[in-house]
Amino acid sequence: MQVRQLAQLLGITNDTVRYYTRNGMLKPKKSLANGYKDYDEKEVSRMRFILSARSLGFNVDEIAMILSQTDAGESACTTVRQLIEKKLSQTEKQFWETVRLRAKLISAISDWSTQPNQLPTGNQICHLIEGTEDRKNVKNIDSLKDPKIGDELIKSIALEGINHE
Amino acid sequence: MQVRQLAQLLGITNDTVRYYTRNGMLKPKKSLANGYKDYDEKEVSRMRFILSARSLGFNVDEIAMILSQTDAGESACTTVRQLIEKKLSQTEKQFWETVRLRAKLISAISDWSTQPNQLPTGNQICHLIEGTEDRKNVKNIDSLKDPKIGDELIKSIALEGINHE
DNA sequence: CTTGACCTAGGTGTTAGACATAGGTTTATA
DNA sequence: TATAAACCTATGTCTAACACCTAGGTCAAG
Repeated sequence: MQVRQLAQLLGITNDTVRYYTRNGMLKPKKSLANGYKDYDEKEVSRMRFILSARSLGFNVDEIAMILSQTDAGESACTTVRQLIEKKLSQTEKQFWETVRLRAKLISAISDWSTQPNQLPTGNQICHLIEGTEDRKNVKNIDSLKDPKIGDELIKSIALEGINHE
Repeated sequence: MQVRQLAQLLGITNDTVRYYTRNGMLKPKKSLANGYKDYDEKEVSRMRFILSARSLGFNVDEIAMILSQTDAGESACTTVRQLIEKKLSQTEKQFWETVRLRAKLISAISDWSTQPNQLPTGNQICHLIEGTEDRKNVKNIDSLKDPKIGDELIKSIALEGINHE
């Protein structure tokens, strides 16, 4: 199975396959005759694993770690569990970053619409955007970061996704 | 005012100041004697504006656009409004990406805990992660992406941040 | 006069590939 | 059989927003 066939099978680009071949996470044997790479079923499932893990937010180094452990016959159990926990807390942070950003943007827009007919100068734009930093409603957004409130809210969202059968 | 002083004043690194100087978004006059950069109040507020806009999620090119417009004496009004709207829709997407990722991670962990004592092989890990792709609760998460539901939920979150005084 | 703290311009590294380039191979067609 | 199309190879460069490093110039203190 050549590069393009593997790529088509999994719906990715040739370059992605070559990328993981280049960095050693895929190890096809060279087909003797012409130097073309030859991927077998094992490589296919490796590539599939890589894609799944990437979609879970793991980066290439982390995935390489898991692969090299299982290649060495060791259990990657602990590693994977740690990675998942780390990733979860990162995701939590990003969730709140996104919520905060959205609130700032909305607040910027609403400011804007309260003075619609004045062409703003550079200074006014500057003030508009800077202003979102320390207005009171932004403080309230910060209060959303309160661990307890945050935890409840995020749980309810996640549960909606997981338990609602 | 030299690089380090500006950087300290705004709580950023010298390299950040140099970065924006290099790409022309800050334009200090060289102090004649030694070639050291000399930043005045105007540069300080430019740098402050850049930081604020970055924290709103605008990228450097977008900020450069705004700055060059206001430098030319034009109103950046339309530009800024468009940018904010674009950024809002991006933020929405990222929000749901994060929610989806979190649900996948949680589901991966719960799978894990139902078979705690078995040392998993590489294949089992592979299956664990791949499995999150097409289980039914993931379908339910996708249903969360329904525009209407999503809109309500995101509004309620944003409003909690903005209106709760 | 030397040490240390500062500055300069310029170069490289980071992620996860995407894109390009130069050249070799295979297949289809004229 | 000649050649063009479609494929492959290895290698290099590009992305964003800086962080880090180098080599060399400057300045104040001891």
